[in-house]
Amino acid sequence: MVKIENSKRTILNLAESLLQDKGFNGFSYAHISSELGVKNAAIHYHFPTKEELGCAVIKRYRDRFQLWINNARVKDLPPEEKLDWFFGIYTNMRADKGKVCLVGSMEAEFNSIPKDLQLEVEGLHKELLTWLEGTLSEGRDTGVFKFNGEPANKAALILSSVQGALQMARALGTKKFRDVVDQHKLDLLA
Amino acid sequence: MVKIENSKRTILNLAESLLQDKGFNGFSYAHISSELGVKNAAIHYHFPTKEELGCAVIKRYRDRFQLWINNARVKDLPPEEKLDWFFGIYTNMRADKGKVCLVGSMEAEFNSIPKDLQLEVEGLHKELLTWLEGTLSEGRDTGVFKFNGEPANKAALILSSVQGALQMARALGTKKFRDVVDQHKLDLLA
DNA sequence: TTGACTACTTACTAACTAGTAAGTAAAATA
DNA sequence: TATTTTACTTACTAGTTAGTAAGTAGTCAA
Repeated sequence: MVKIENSKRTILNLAESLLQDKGFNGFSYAHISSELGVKNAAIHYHFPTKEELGCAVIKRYRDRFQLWINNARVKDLPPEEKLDWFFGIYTNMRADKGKVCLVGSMEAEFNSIPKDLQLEVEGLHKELLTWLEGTLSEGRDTGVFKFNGEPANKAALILSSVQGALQMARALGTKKFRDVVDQHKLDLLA
Repeated sequence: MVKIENSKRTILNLAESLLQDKGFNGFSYAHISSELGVKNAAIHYHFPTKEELGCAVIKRYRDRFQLWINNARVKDLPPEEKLDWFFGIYTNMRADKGKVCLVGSMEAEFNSIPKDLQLEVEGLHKELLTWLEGTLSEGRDTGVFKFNGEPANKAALILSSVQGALQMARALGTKKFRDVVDQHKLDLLA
């Protein structure tokens, strides 16, 4: 009998990676089990349904994001560096085999994923937006960022853009992603 | 025997709609055939493989876009109205049962779609970018648009953003999409 | 040492997938 | 009218999918 080390965590890591690579409809329990050298029933033992597995991936990411933004290493950063940290998350995804963000991946297939998963994605997306809005607001107050209109709308613009840019980079290359990030900085700091 | 009216066109219409709704991995020949009241082999008669069907959808869209932008009704518009026309395409998608753009849908699943389809998507994406870049460039030259940096980069930012915003709107509602479009105008026209 | 518990395997199901080969009805063409 | 072509149906295949029930090996606690 093959034993998976840190089974739940290992499965979640693989599922997260597959979600970002192929999307919810593009991966199967067989992908995970064969990669780990076990039978698909072993995965079902830990996550009975694909819906539960998907939800667990997003839930874990939400928790992780909350830990990050509440950690002093991010919290105490000036707004400019906070934004750089944020862009860095997406830059790392792009560098990691051309992955896209979970939110974008799942929203592209939104109408063919389970209801509970949709709700998790909605929750995550709101949390990302809220943090970014706060950071933009803070940055404009301190005079680092310059933009017109509501911080919430600028946050939606920037977030939707990096989400789209990761996808764009798959067809047009990494440079396009960097160009978008640089343009955002140019727009904000000019 | 049931006859499909304008069979090729009707199938392409349905396939395009399904691609924008559920993604390439989210729809099947059964979805199309049952909707049309025929057998799945009838669809295979017109489009032997799913790859060919997908490619045909994108090809048709590319042709359509070229026709649009070369038509006087768009070509002769001032840059500001050209941009409004462009945003209008995406606004209509959102209004049409929350569809997302073909490019975003396929790029989110890019690593699990056939090679030829990837190339079609790449072609379409480049054409969209090129047109938008030209429009932004023209608008800045005539003093209507204001932005720093290269028009190509600003075009990539805007396109990736509307692509992402259509996906975002699925989880967070249509208002979010409108907010993003309005913010773009605010950024460009301010 | 026994018994319970955890983490798996074996073996299966029912549904769905893209795709094919052979047959047929109706329409177009000669 | 006869023949060919077009657009389908019938009937099927082999592979994949999520999911399940029953069995088993190793671990741990009483």
